[in-house]
Amino acid sequence: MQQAEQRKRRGRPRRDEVVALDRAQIVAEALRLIDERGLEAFSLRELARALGVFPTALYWHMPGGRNAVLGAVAATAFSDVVPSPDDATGDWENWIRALFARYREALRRHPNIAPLLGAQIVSNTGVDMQLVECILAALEAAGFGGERLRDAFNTVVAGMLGYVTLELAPGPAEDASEWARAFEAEIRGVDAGRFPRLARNLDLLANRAFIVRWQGGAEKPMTHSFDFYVETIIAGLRALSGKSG
Amino acid sequence: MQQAEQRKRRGRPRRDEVVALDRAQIVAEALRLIDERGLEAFSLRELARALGVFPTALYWHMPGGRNAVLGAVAATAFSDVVPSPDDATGDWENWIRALFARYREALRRHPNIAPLLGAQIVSNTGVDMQLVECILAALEAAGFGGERLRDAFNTVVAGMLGYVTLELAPGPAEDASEWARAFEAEIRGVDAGRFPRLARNLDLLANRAFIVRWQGGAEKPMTHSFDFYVETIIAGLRALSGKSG
DNA sequence: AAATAAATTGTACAATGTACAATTACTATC
DNA sequence: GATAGTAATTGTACATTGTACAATTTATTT
Repeated sequence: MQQAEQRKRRGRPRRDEVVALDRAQIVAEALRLIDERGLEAFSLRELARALGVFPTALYWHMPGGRNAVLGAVAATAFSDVVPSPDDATGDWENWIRALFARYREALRRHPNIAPLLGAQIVSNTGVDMQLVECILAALEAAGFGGERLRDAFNTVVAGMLGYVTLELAPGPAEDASEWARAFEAEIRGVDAGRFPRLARNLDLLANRAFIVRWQGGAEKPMTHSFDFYVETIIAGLRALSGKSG
Repeated sequence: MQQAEQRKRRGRPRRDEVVALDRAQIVAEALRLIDERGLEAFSLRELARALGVFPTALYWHMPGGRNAVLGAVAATAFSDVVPSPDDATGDWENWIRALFARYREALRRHPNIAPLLGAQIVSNTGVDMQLVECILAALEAAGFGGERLRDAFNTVVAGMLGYVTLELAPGPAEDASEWARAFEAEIRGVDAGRFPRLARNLDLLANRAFIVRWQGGAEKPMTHSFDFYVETIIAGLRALSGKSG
C-alpha cells in the first residue's frame, strides 16, 4: 500500500502519471477486499484507500455508490456460470446438473458474497437473459410448457440459489472459535428424551447438517448433501413433467 | 412519538414511572420498525428513539448489540412455524407441505427480514431443536436413514428457505417505480432473435418469474410456482427414498 | 446499614456514505 | 489555435451510525 510519492494535484490526472481508474478495476479490487476481509468489513472508504484515490472519486465511475459496487461485484463473480447453451436442448438433466455445480463453484470461489445473493440476483447491471433463455431451453426439452414451464423455471432458479446461499452463509464474525466450542457443546449435550432422533443421529449430523453445524461451508463443504439435493430437484422435475396440472 | 414529560433522571428509573424496558419489548419494537421502514433504514438509534430511551440502554438488555437484536428479531418471527410433531410420523408428505407453507406465511408477514435468513438461521439464540427433530421424524417416516437421512434433511432445510428468500428479497429501494418502468421496458423489448424462448413466453414470465420480474414477492406473490416447487421437492424425495445410494 | 447488582442517562469517538464545490486535463469545434 | 465543454479527480462538509465507557440512581441482598 506504498503511495510512493503523493503527487496529487487537484484535478484530472495526466495520462502518464496514473493508470486511470476505471469501473472494472474498482469492481475487481472490491471483490478482492471482500474475499480477504469479508463483507461486513467492506467500505467505500477502504476501497478508495486500496486504490489510492479519494472516496468520492468512486462515484464518478459508479454513480450508484455502495450498492452499485456490490451489485457489480456479484454480477462479475457469477459471469460464466451458464453452461454451453447447445447442451441444454440435448440432455436437459445433465445441463441442469452442470448449471448447479458451476453456480456453486463460483460462490465457493467468493464465499463472502453469499449474503448478496437474494438481493442482487435482480441487479441493476442488466438481466442475465442468456441464463433465462438456457433454463427455458432445458425445461422445454424436459417437456414443460405454459404455466408449468414458468413454475419449473422458478423452481430451478430458486434451487440454484437456495442450497449454496445457506451452505456458504457467514457464521458469527469475531468470536468464531469460542462460539464454535460453546455451540458444539450445546449440540453434543442434546436431551435424548425430548429429541431422540437428533440424539440417535448425532454423529451423522453434527457439523454436517444445517442448523446443527458450527462451521460455514467455506471451511467445511457439504458436497455430498448438495449432490443429493440436486438429484432431488431433478427427480422431482422429471416426475412432474409428465402430469398435466 | 410524544415523550409527554421528559423526566429522565440519571440512574435506574423507579418502578412506577416507567414500564421497565425489557428484551421482549425491544425485539417487538425492532420488528415493528423493520416491518414499517425496512431493514436498510433500521438502526439502534432509531429503535432507542422509538422506545424513548438512550441508545446505550439497549446494550444492557441485548449485550450483542445490533446483531443480537436482528438475530432475536428473526428468531421471534419464525417461532411457531413448526407444525404439530405428531403429524410428522404419519403422513410425512403433508407434514412437509405444512412446514413449507407455514414458513412462507411467517416470512410474508415480515417480508423485510428476508435478507436475515441465511445468516441468522443459525442464530445465537439457541438452536431450534424441535424443528430438527420433527424434520428427522418426517424423513424417517419416509424411509430415510443414515447418510441419506442427513442428505434429505439438508435438502428439506435448504428447500424451506430457498424459494421464499428469493421471492421476498427486496428490490432496489428508493427509485422503485421509475426503476420498475425502465426494467419492464428492457424486458419487453427483448431481442427475439437471440432469446427466442424468452420472447415467445414473455407474457407468461414477465413479472411472474425470478430474474424477469420488477416487483417483489411482497407486492406480487408467486404462490402458484411455490406450490409447484414444493411438489417438486416432495416428489424428488419420494423418488430417492427408494434407492440405496 | 452496607454492599452489591440492576438499569438507566450521558459523553465520546472513530467510521461510514455521500452530496457538492473546486480544480485540472483532455477533446471537439469553429 | 483559441475556446467551450466534458472527464476525472481532489478536497470539504455533514449527518448518521455502532458501541465503549463512565456516572448516576434505584432495587435487592447480606
